Amino acid sequence: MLHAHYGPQHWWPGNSPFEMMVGAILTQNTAWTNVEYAIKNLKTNHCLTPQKILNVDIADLAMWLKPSGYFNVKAKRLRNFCQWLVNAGGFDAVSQVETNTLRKQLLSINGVGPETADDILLYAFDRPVFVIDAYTRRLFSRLQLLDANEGYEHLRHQFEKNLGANAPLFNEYHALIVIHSKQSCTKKPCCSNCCLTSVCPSRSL
DNA sequence: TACCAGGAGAAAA
DNA sequence: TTTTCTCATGGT
Repeated sequence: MLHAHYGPQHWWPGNSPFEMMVGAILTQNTAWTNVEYAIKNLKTNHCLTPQKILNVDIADLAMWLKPSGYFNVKAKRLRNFCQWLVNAGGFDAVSQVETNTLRKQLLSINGVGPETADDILLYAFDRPVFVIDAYTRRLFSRLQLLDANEGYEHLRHQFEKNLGANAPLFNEYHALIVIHSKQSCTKKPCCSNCCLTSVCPSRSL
């Protein structure tokens, strides 16, 4: 239904796998529009590579990340991630690592939690891992298809079990949830159970 | 002016 | 082990 309404999204917003990974870290608890300003600053300062992020002064890095909020925290997290990527041999080497092993490695990085790790796995490494974010919880909770308080891993396994291991499908599915939620966020629920979608009997898109 | 937005880690209970 | 607190900017 969402695909028919919005069309294919071909996500994630980013021109390279590394830019996608940087975006996944910077978007933590932050609106994407603010992340775009920070990524633009990195590009303007020719700093959108792991090596340059590791070599630049941390104060400068934090200053460039300022628009994305939590800039001091995110500067450290981005550095931690880049250090891991370089130590692991770079993107091509990491691409060869089996999905579950790679997920564990990502989760071992200070500053990379389940959602950020799964964003990176799905969108940068094209792995069949479903991303459970605030939009997913909100939408499916309103549809009464899940309990928003359920643990991250439980929800992820539920989606993966029901959809099958299909990275392109997960990519499109999550992108549509996000694009729909962003467009719906300006709408007020029509009732206490409103899901803000056309499946809600009281609403039409 | 107040609230919200694609988390995660540390500290406290 | 679980809950609470902290990090922070830009848009509405």
